[in-house]
Amino acid sequence: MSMHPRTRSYHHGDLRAALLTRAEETLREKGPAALSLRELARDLGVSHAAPSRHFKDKQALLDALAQSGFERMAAVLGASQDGVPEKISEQVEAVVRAYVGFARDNAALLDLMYSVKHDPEASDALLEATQRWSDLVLRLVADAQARGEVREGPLEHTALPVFATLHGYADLAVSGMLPPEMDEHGLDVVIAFILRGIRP
Amino acid sequence: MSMHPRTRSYHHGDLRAALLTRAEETLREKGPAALSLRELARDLGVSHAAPSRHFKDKQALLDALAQSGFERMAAVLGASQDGVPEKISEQVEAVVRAYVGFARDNAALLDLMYSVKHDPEASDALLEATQRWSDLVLRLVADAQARGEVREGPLEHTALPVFATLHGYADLAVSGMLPPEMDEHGLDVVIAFILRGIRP
DNA sequence: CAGCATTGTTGGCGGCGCCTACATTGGCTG
DNA sequence: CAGCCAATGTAGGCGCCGCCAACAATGCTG
Repeated sequence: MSMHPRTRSYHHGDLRAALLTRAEETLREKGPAALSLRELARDLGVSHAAPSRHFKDKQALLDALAQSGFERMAAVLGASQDGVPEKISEQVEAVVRAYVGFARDNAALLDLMYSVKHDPEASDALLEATQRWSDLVLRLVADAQARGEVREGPLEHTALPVFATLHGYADLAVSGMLPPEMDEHGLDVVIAFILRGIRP
Repeated sequence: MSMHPRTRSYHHGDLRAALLTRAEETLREKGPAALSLRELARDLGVSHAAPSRHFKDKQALLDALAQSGFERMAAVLGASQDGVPEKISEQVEAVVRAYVGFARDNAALLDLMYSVKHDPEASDALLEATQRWSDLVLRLVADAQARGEVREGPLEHTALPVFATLHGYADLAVSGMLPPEMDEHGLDVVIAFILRGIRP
């Protein structure tokens, strides 16, 4: 178990996981510019080249960070639907609150997640993780459409603006572009707006 | 006039402007990670420390870049309303197309613009430039509201979701998260969605 | 035209990412 | 269970970066 290999053995035990954990802390506390492989290594008490055994370069670590971010986000959004009645208004409200909450709690990570996507050759696993959560929104809208709670039309057309609004609001909120007094209230407004836009 | 001081005199003439211009080219062509003061200096044929005479540090150059971006964006959005009838549907369509177009043409710059804002102590000029264009959207909605084309309610409440949707869609489009085949058509869909959300 | 603020140059410091060569370890196999 | 080998960590070095200080050329202004 040796939680604290203070008596540091030559091998760390799980350096890869430790790097990711510490990297995310640093990202959250000091921003992406302060992320350096060498400093991470120092923090963890290993040599400056040790990280290269687990991530071929810095981008690989960032990709891994982004991937875990997408996975956690998908989990959060999925969980947001637990116990929510099959009514699009409540479902949308839950998912929007969950997404904005996640964005607030993981602002720098979310930035990272979205910037990685620009890269033409991101790993398949990452790309898959990227899309998993958008599938959730798509399914939500599709089901509601089947129940007649959402206007007709191709799924991409009904879900796309929902997605855009959701994402845009979260981004604005995280960027601090919104007068803070409307932070919570603004959410209600945005939810109502989305519902108006999709109802039959 | 000497357009090309090939016979380089000791002083450059307008190094500051040249740095900004070249920096934006590099940003567009090779991404933000490839921006280095030293390389800019090399490109312009000056010494590696010359840029420091015009920008106290790298962030100052990025701020200036972002500020000019906001100013140009405000100009583009303002121009998008020229000759557009006083009808909210046409006005929204014009401004959305202009914003998404600008975002497409200046993806990396837009990223920069939005990330600078997170900084608590950005220059006043930058902050002002930041808000100028959102004022444009606000005024648009406010005027239409006065004409009875937009539902009632506090301005922040009617304009906020418009803003969020607009921004979110542009961000998604730029990120390449949208199936390319719906790029242009998606715009129509989003515009219709916005109009549904704000009508009386 | 003398002096001085502006602008540019040179050199150097520490930090970074990445590379290569070497060291230690633990697990697997004969 | 001995020995070997793949995995993991270390040491050092290279060229880049941002930033700083000291010095040099320029041109504006009194």
